[in-house]
Amino acid sequence: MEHLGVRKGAWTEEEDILLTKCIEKFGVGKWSRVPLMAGLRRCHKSCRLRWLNYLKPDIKRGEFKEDEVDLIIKLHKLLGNRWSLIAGRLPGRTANDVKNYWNSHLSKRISMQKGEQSQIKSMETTAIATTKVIRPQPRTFSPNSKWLSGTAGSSTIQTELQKMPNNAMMGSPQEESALWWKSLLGDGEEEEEEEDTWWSKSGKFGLEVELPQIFGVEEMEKMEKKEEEGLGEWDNMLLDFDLLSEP
DNA sequence: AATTACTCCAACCGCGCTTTA
DNA sequence: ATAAAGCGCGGTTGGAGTAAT
Repeated sequence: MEHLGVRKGAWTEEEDILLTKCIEKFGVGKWSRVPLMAGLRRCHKSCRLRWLNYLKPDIKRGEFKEDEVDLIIKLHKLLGNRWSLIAGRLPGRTANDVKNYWNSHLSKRISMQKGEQSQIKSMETTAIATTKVIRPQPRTFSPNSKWLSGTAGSSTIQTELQKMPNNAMMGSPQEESALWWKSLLGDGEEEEEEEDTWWSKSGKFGLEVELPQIFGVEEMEKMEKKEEEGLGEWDNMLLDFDLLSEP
């Protein structure tokens, strides 16, 4: 394809139509075949990006609302530059949108606020721990994943959890993944299971928690709606954890 | 009115992880 | 077991639009 001259730069309306029709006909996936099937002189990466960031039907356009901005700030505080995860909590917003919005609108605002805070902090005598950014790991584990080295068989979090006995995290070869789960769920040292933690018969993991009142009703409703739409288990856990971690 | 500086966002690029052959 | 292909992510850039001079 390269010798035919792969187009770069802004997409034309005609290209958008071709790509949209192709996706409508064949569905999403197999991006490497999309340029050929759509009749586009674009690389598959460019096609994927155009679809995910612009053409996908459920993408929300226009200004970020106040509650969306609040959520971005809170999640960024917890997750750092994990734009796709943050965007996953904002229905209709893409990771690119969130990233751009952060870089152009929020990063300055936040750094200014941090400046003010550090002025206040310098006047205080008590040391306050810096925010610990949670580094999430992949929601699925392939058999060869570094989190499951030496583990055979099914690869989803859920099935990995099913393998784990009620209370104890077993030693090798699952030790590494177990350690990770522990580090996520607690400080990794406390052996006692949290009262609110439960293991269902199906092996599903859950945290029954009283959600702190840091979100408004509107946000909570949105999250519940999103939940119904079928969020990944990781996303749900992450949010629970976010909320728990919030002071 | 012309030029320069700045902002913002769509798109590109490289990297790392996963999947497939 | 390994190499190649596929995929997704985050950082960065180019350029169009706007504000300032």
